[in-house]
Parts: sequence; structure tokens; C-alpha cells
Amino acid sequence: MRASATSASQTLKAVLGIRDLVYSGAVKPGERLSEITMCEQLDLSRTPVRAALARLEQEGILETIPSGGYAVRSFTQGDVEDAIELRGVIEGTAARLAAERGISPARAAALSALLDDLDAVVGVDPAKLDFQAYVEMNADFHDMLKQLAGSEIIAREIDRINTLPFAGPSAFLHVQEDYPRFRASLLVGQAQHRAIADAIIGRESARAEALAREHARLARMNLEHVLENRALRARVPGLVLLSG
Amino acid sequence: MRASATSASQTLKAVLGIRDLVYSGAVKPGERLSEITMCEQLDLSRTPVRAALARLEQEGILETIPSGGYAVRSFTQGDVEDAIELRGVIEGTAARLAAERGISPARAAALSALLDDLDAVVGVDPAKLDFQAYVEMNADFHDMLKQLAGSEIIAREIDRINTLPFAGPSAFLHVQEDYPRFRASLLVGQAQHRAIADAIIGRESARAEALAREHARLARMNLEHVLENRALRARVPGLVLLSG
DNA sequence: AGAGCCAATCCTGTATACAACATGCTGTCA
DNA sequence: TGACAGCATGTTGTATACAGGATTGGCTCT
Repeated sequence: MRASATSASQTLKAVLGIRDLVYSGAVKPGERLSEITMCEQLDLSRTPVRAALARLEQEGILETIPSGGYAVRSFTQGDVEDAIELRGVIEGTAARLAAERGISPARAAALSALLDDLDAVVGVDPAKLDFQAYVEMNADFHDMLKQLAGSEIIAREIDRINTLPFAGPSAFLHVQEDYPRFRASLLVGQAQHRAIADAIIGRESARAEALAREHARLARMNLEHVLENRALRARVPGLVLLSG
Repeated sequence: MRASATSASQTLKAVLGIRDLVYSGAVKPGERLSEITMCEQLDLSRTPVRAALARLEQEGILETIPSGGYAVRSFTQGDVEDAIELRGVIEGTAARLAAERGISPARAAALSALLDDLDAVVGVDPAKLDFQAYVEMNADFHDMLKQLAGSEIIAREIDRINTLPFAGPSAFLHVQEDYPRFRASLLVGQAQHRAIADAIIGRESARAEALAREHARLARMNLEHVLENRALRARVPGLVLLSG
């Protein structure tokens, strides 16, 4: 084995390394990813690099080249919008099924507790809002939502769509930090969180689904604002994959 | 290179071979898939087998074992129901977006033509129904539906959910061939096809979505009937993965 | 000067050797 | 007789060698 400080799996190292190369913009959309080049840059042998490339292709950020090998996939604004829409649809299905099937009192309590915590973070004076905490708790909420339907199939699908770097529920949060106009939308988002939870607990399935869909539209609104402002664009890592 | 008659990619051969081993029931759910065993059975080296295993794990029919390697994944009836539900939801989204965005006259014409052809097959005397033709044209319809939204993201997601062998729109068709009770549902299904197309062309997006979802419920009905009858079960290849 | 052909080079797909790890068995000791 | 330790074995993860094919550059011929 080659000299390496860490003991982590070489394949994992390759996945993370290549993902970083892509998201950092070191390789541009459409550009070919040579295995050997990757090996040199990451100081790995071809086998784990190869495994990582195959996996990242399944993940959706790479595509195969007809003549063999892989290239960085490029996305249009429409692709990003569709991915966000689809996340809303699938999260909406999770919410609907959770409402129809009912959730355990323990989970309902955990959900309420999380929402209280989120309220405490969002309701405070905007000047000293703990953004990091908000981002984490927002991720927690969407994680809970994913699991509330009690369906491995659906949870997996949500995970999958969220691997697209611009589709996940946290993708556009960073841009909200310094822009008061965006920060106001945190309040709207939190109100939607509460309404979704209320609908699920009250077994109002259609309401839960519609709300979860609408909640995803917040990300789309943010996307449009970000695209109007080149400075902001660099803050959303996945947007380097945008070609249009 | 080892002696082999065909010139197809070894990796592809491995994917098809292992998939067959799983669907034919040669390896049971939960059972471990040893790389070397696969190599011997398929007469391939470890590299393509390894690539195939990784791919089939992404596809969802295998799962990784904590200590390394892969095992055949096992599904519950609930998993199958959720997968069908999810297909309905995503196809429904495709139908809705197609209606909202509008489809080209050429595509509308192709859709109508396909529906006419389907009518000709389904409307005939049930005794001499060309089942093979029906299966193919049903697949064509769902293929068209997938593309009508004009979204690569959504098309890909539909493809993905359909790789689960029991989730696709053709999964339960074979059982309908010899069972009059099921054959009647072909008429219902075709009526739904027409209604979906009508809604899309008429830009009635909510109707299109609801209909596409309901259309997937036909598969779920068939599933329930199949599970009540052990003899039928063997006709649906993917159901060997059912544990419950 | 331009176009076409040939060759060199690079690249991927495949095979196999090697190393670390987990597992299960057997033999011995208490 | 039971339990533990050590070993043998089988397995995966990794590295690398080899072969076929695509691509690119240069050279030659028109």
C-alpha cells in the first residue's frame, strides 16, 4: 500500500477528492476527467479512483463519454429548477404518507421540540441570529420529514435527489446569511415548517403535501435571486456546474 | 484476456449475469454475493464483476455488508407498494409539467397515434388479443410520458425508479395474460392512458397529475392479487426479492 | 497550401498479484 | 469438559501490468 497518513478507505478519499475538484471549479463542466490525472492529483492508484468515478456518475455529477471515461456534467437553470421541484414533490409525498399513516407520539414530540428550537433561533433579533445553528436545524427538520413516512424506498429517493448539490434543502441557505431580504424568508420557511408538522400530526395529508411542495419553492426563489447576482453565485457550491 | 465468444463489454456481461442470478432466484435475498463465486459462475475476472456489483448496489437490488462485500437486498410488500406509489408520483409530475409547459404538435400527434394503436389492440376480441404488442406499446406510452415534460432530471428519476424490477409499468403485465379478471383492467388502463393524454394536451395539469397517479394504482391492485396466489407470483421476476 | 494518411501517444478496460482484515476452526490448557 | 488462543483460510480492498482502441499530431503527397 502506498504511504498515506489517514487510514480512511482509499475509495472514500477518491470520492471526496474528486467531488471537491468538481465543486471547487478546478475542473469545468464538460471537461474530461482522466483517471491518471486524478490519480496524480489525489495520490491514489487507479482502482479506487475508478470506483469513485463510477459512483459519482450514479450520483449525477459526472457523465460517461461515448468513447469511454467520464466528464463533468453540466446543468441548465431548468435542470436546477426541475431538481428542486422534484425534491418538493418527493418530500411532499413523504409528508402526505406520514399524515396518512400517522406518526408515533414520540416522533410527534421530537418534531414539536425541533420546531420550538427553530423558533427560538429564528425569532430572535435578526442581528444576532445564529446562522450555523439554523442551517443545522433546518437540515434536521428535513431529515425528520424524510423518515416520517416510515419508508426506506422514499427516504432513499430523497437522499438521492439531495446528492445533486443544488437540490438539497440547505443548498441556498448560505446566501441568506448576509442579505436581509433573504433572511426575511427564513420566517416564511419556519412558518411552513410548522404548518407541515401540524398537517402531518393532524393527518391532513393533502395539506401536508401541498405545503411541502410550496416549501421547496423557497429554494427556487432563492435560486432566481442568486442568478441575478454574480457575486452571490459563488456562494452556492453546486452552481459551478451551471452552464447556461 | 480470457476466452469468450461474445465481444460485448465484460462489465456489461457481469451486470446482466448477476442481475439474472438474482432475478432467477439462484441467490436468495439476504444471501452474500462473493466476488470470486461470481467470477467462476460467469467466467469473468474480478474487475468487471466488482464494477457490476457496485452498479447493482446503486440500482437498488444489492446492499453493502458492513464487513465488506454485497448481499441481495430483500424487500417487503410495503416497499413494493411504496415504489409503485413513487413511480405514480413522479410520472404524475412528468404529466403535470408536460401539461403546464405544453407539448409540441408533433409530439401530441405521436401520442394520439400511439393511443389509437393501443385502442386497436385492446378493443379487439379478448380471445385473440396480441399480448406482446400490448406490452410493448404500453411501455412506449410510459416512455413518451417520461419524455413529455422535457426534463432530463425527471426522465432520469423515472428511469431510476423503474430499475426496481417490481416498480416499472410493465412489471405486472405478464400475469394479466391468462386471467380474464386482470385483462378487464387493460381496458381501464387504456382509458386512463387516453385521459392522461387528453389532460396534457388540454393543459389540465392537476388532472394529468392525478390521473397518472391513479394509473399507477392499477399496478398495486395487480400486486395484491398476485400475492394472494402463489402460482402467479413466479411470473413477476422481481418478486423473488420479496421477503415478507 | 491544404488535405489526407500514418504513426506515436495517451487512455480506458481488463486481468491478476499482493496485502490487510474478518472469520471460523482446532488444539491445548485450566 | 469448557473456554481461550492461535492459526489457517477465505474475502475484500488496493496496486499494477497488459492489451486494444481512440485521438492527435506531424508528415507527405497533390
